[in-house]
Amino acid sequence: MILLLVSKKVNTIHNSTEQQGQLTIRDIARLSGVSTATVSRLFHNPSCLKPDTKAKIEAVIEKHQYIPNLNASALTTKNTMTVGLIIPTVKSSIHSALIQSVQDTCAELGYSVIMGNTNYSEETEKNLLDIMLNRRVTGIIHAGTVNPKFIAMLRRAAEHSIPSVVVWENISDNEISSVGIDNYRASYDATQYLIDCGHKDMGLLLGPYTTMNRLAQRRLGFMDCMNHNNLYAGDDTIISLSHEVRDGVMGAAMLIGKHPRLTAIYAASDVLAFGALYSLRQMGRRVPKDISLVGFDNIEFSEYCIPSLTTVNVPAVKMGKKAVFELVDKIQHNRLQAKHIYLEHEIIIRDSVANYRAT
Amino acid sequence: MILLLVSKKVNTIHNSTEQQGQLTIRDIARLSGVSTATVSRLFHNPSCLKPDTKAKIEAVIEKHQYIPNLNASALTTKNTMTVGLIIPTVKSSIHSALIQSVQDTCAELGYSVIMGNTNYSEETEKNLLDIMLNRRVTGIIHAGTVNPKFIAMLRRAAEHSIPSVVVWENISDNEISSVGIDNYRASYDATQYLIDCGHKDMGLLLGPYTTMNRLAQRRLGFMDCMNHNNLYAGDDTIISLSHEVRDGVMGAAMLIGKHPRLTAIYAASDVLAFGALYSLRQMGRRVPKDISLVGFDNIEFSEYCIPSLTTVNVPAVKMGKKAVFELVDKIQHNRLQAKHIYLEHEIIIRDSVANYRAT
DNA sequence: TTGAAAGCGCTACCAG
DNA sequence: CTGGTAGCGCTTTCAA
Repeated sequence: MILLLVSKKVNTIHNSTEQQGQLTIRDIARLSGVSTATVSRLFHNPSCLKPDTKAKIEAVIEKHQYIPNLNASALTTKNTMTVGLIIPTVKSSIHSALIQSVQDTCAELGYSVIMGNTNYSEETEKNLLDIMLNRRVTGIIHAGTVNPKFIAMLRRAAEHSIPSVVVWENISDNEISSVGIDNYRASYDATQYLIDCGHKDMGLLLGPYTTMNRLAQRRLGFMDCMNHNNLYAGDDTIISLSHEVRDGVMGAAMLIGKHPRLTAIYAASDVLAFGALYSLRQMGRRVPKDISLVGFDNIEFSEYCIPSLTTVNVPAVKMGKKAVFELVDKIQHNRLQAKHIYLEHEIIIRDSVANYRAT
Repeated sequence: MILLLVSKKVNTIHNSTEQQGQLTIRDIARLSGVSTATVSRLFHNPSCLKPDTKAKIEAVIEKHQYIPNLNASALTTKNTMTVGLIIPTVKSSIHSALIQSVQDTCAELGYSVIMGNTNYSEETEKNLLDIMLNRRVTGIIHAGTVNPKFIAMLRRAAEHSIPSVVVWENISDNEISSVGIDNYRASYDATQYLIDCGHKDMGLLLGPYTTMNRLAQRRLGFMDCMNHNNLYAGDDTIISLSHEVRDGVMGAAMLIGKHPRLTAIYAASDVLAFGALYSLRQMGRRVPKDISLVGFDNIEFSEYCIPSLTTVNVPAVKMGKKAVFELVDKIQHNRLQAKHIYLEHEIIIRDSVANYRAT
C-alpha cells in the first residue's frame, strides 16, 4: 500500500497579520477568502470574475496597498516587459532626444526601459549587453557604436531570442533591424549645399570616424561630394577628434590654422559646430560673413545659436518611436526577420552660411 | 506505516538537448553532472568548490553560453539590484549630467538603473513610481518635482521598505534623504553678485516656480536679496514660463518689453539664459555691453556661448554620485533614517556681466 | 565539498 | 466562475 503524504504548506511568515509591506498574492487571496488564481485573474482577466468577488478582492488590495511583483510574474510569463537601451552618452542633446522618445514610446506601450551608457567604450558596451541579457530584457535598442563586433553580439542575443534594433544608421542584417538616416547621403547633401552656395574651400570636423560607422559614412559623403565637384578634400582638411564641444573649439582652430582661407566649415555634429562657432569668434572670424558653418543633428540649441545654425535634421524623436515600434512588433509576432527603416534627412537652412551665388 | 512518495521531476522541456537559448541552471547542472546548488555556488561562493568541479562547470557554461537569470535570483534574494531614477526630462543638459552620473555610479556598484521621464506631469510621476514599486527596485532616486504629494508617495515606498533620495534640493524628512544645493542661497548670491557689479534694475526669468520647490526657492532668494539691498523686485520683473529655450527667448522679450531700462537679467537656468541671449541679440541689445545676463546650472554649453555665460554652478555629477552612495548606504545598512547632504554652489564668473564698479 | 529539497511570488492549466 | 497545483529559474538551508 502506498500512502501519499503532502505537507500542508504553513507559510508562517505570512501568518502574522501586519508585515512591513511586501504583501504577496497569497496574502491577498487569504484575506479575501479566494484562491491566488482568482486574485491573479483580477489583474489579467477581470471580466471573468463575479462582480462581488471582484469588489471583495479589490477592497482588500486597496486596503493593504498590495503591489504585485512584476519580476515574479515575468518568471512565469517569460516576459519582463523591459527594453534595454544602449547609448554612448546621455550628455549630448541628440542622444537625449532619442532617449526621451524611446522612453515615452515604451511607456505608452507598457514597457519599462533599462538604460546604459557605454561612454564610447567597447568594453562597457559588452558589459551592458551582458547585464541586459541577465535581466532578460524583452528586446534591445542599440544606439551605440555600430561595428561588426557588436553586431555579432546582438546576433548572439537574437539566438537567445532577444531581438534588437540598431538606430542612427541602417545596416544590412537578416536578424538585427535598423532605423536610421542615410548618413552618407545626408552628408553629401550638406556638402553639396555648401558648394551650391559657392563655397570651394571647406574643411570637415568630426568625431572618431574609425570606430563609428555613421561618422565614417558622413566623412565619405563629404569626400565624395567634394571630389565629384572637383574640389579638394584630404586628411589635412578633415579633423577627427572626439564628440565634445571643446573638440569643436579645438578642431576649428586646427582647421583654420592649417587652412586660413577656408570659406566654410562643415561640422558633422551640432555640438562640434557649437564649439567651432565659439572658436571662430575667438579667432575674430565672423560667421557667416567671414566663414560659413554647417552642423549636423539639428539639436534644439542650434536654432538659437548666434547666428542660428544651418544644419542637417536627424529625426531623432521619430527614430526612437519607430525603433520601439519595430522592436515591439518583432517581439509580439515573434519575428526573426529584420526590417530596415530609412528615415528622411533634411537640410535646415538658417543663418550660418553665406550664399555667394545669391543675388 | 507511512510511505513518502516523491514524484521524480521529469522536466521534459529541458530534456531535449539543444534549446534555442535560455538554458537554465538545471541544464548546466545536468550537463556538468552536479547539482544546481553547486552551479549556484560557482557564482556566489566559488572558493568552496573543488577546483576540478569548478573547471568542469565553467567549461559547460562557456560552451553553452549560459546566462543566469537575474530576475529569478532576485525572487529568492529579494534584491533586484536596480535603482529607479525619476527625472522630469532628459532633454535638458543639467538633467543629462545627473543621469549620466547616476548611471555610471550605479554601474560601478553593480546596480542597473531603470529610468522614467515625468515630462513634468504629476500623473506620470505617480505612474512611474508605481511601476518601480511593481518592479521592486532596490531604491529610488528622485529628481522630479519635489512637492508634498510626491514626498508622501516616496514615504509610502519607504513603508514597503524601498528607500529613496531626492536630488537638486534639500528637504527635511526623517525617511527620505536628499542631496542638493541651497537653491535659496545660491540665488541670493547670484543676485548679490549682480548688485555688487553695480546693477540695480534687473529682472528674473524662471520656470514654473509654483509647482517646483527649488524654483520657488530661487525666486525667493532673488526677491529677498533685492529687498535687502533696497531694490525693487515684483511680479512685473519676474517672468515665469516653462523650461525650454524658447521660454527664455519669449521671457526676455517680455521682460524688456515691460522694463526697457533693465541693466541685467538673471535667468534661473542656463537653458533660459541661452534663450534670453538669443532674444536680446534679436532685439539689438549687446550682452554684456547693453545688458548683463546671469544663468544657473553651468551646463556645458554655457562656457561656449557668446559671450560665455556667468552662471551658478550646480555640481550635478557630484550630486548624482552622492545620491547613489547615500541610497546604497541606506540599502546596505537597512537604514531608515534619512541623511541630508548639502552641496556647495559657486558663482562662475565669465563674460556676460558688465561690472560697473570695476576700475 | 556536494546534493536534496523547500521555497521566492506569480501564472496558467486542468478540473469542477 | 473558481480552486488546486505544478512549475518559472534561482538560492539556501540542512544533511550527508
